[in-house]
Amino acid sequence: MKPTIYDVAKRAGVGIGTVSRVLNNSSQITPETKTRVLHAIRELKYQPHAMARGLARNKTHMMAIILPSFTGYFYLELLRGIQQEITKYQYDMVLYNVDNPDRTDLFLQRTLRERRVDGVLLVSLPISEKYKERYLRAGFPIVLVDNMHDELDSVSVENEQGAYLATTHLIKQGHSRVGMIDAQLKSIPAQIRLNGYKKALKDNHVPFVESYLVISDTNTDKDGFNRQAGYDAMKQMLGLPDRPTAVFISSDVQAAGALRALQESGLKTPQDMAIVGFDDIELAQYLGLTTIHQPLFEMGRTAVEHLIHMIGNHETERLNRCFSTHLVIRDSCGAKQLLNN
Amino acid sequence: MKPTIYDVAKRAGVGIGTVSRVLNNSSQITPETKTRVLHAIRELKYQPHAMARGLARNKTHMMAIILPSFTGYFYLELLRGIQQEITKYQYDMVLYNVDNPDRTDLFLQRTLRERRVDGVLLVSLPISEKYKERYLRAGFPIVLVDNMHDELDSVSVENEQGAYLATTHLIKQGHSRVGMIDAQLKSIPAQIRLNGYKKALKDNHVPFVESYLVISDTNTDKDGFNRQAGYDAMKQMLGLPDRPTAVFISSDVQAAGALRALQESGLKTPQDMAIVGFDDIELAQYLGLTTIHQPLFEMGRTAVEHLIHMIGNHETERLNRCFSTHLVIRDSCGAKQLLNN
DNA sequence: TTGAAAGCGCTAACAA
DNA sequence: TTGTTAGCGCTTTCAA
Repeated sequence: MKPTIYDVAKRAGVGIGTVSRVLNNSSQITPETKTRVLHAIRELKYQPHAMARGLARNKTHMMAIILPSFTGYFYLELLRGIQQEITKYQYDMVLYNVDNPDRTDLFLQRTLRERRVDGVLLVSLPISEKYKERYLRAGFPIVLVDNMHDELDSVSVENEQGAYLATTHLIKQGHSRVGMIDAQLKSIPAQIRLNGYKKALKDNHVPFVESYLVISDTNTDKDGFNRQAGYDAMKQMLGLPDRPTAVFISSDVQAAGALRALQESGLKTPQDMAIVGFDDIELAQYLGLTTIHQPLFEMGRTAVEHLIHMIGNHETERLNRCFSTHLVIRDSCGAKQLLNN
Repeated sequence: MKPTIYDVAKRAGVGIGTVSRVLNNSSQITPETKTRVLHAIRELKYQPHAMARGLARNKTHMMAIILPSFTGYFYLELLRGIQQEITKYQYDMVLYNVDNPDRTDLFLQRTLRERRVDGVLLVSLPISEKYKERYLRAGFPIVLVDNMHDELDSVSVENEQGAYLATTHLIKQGHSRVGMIDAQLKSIPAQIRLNGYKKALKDNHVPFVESYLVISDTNTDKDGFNRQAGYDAMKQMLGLPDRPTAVFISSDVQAAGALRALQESGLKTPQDMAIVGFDDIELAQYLGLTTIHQPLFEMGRTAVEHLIHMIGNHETERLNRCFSTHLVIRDSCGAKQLLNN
């Protein structure tokens, strides 16, 4: 059997309380006894039982990351940041994958009741009024990522500004028929990006054409932020009379599919169709995609840092951090033209 | 405060033992009392405390996934499979990211001693003799993924056969100067893939040229399986006198970097340099990369399934599953030529 | 079939 | 400064 705190105590000739104190390097302990205990620990290769500890302190040293299909490239970048920060604080991460956003509550319920984790990072997923209340009432730490909420802590990005930048860039390249491929509007970021697109059109006196807005995954239960959806949307866009000569696409993964569709149709980017994506995930570099950069790594780090803070001090000021975006120019729109400006 | 098993018992007018039995739907309980208890549970919105349960049963219902920089695209595919199967069995996954393979033991030690998880999936990482012994002695469930071991359970892929297929394909396209870009040889798969490459050259009477083998990340502490490393390696390859006209690259991510290097040098693929990668991750589709497919999703699923099995029955037959690979032809080598054969 | 009670391995309050 | 003890919330004997 594995050694317990009793074995260590016996070996060191002290009480278990003392061992516990050494373990949590609390209060004043004679350096001498401390060394004795440390010795015993080493000899027995003792390591505290995580569950027992968790039960006794009512802290697990784990946090839940709840996200939709974390296997998308987008979340990967975010996870890098989360991962780095979490390691720093010696926390462990439990991943929960939510297939259907409508079932988010189920996971929120579990994490709240099971008490397997000390806090929750809810990524790109909606939280219902009901669970917002429950979390608030329980004082259970939760931070929203890639999402906003009036009464909860959050880390997000200026989606409207980003979409505005993207659309403006396309117009500045001389395009007057500028379309948009957006994801499902039940996604808040998708909604806001649409606003930014419309605003940019307006400010530049380019008319908004209804048919130039194509929503991905219209007839499926997916959210639209995937490659196939982008592919399909571009196919549809290409079939339009007087089709756009430039398109702002609400995510890089969708843009990847769209580029493929263009390629299959024998169209060149940006000559025949200019593209600006959103996210600036690693893939965008591979594809030479002009896109809107959002600091995913930094967002992940910030979210974890704040969550840890909330777990520590129960009274924390609310954080509603909103990172700004910037345009990254690559091949799919405006590389050379911009240089000539 | 959250309701405990005592609250439920009181509410239902039974002892806590009975509630516990209902929770674990064990033994014979009067349907009537069972309903009463179930009712009380629902009314109080009771849910067992995961830590308390874990402590009492000495089972956590969690498994550790230990992997190197899980934020690479390769692991993403694997995680998809792991994720799917894990959900099926109602397990949770705790992710551990190992930056430096040499520190793998630290994580193995923690998981073994802390008992936070019921089993371990060790992905693409080496296990030392010492820890192999400890795990075996403790009877602690562990399954290696993308790795093999004589005395431990594993799920892997036929790396030699895959490399052989890739190299043979290049030769069959008429190339006689066929190079290889490999990852660091401390990686077992990298070693084996090199063997497959050499074997294919030999069987096809193509001489092995020392300088045509470029090892990625030679002067860094990384493992070579990354984009930058592939980029650098291709740059080096291009500087060779009588440079190869075709290259087998040990992973798709490296190939992505290599393609970029070719592009920057104004070289066309496959005309100026044919490429075959390895892994067939999603990225390969985006890039039109000819590559060797390994069933990552299926491997993840299989590994989890077996681990769960081991956790359940302590005496399980050892599993050393080795999946076979196949060639996927895309643009970077052999698309048209093959059709003309 | 069910209830009572003894742990699981730890932390923390209380004494000494 | 240190030891003792009472929980933390559950499972699981052991009796009844």
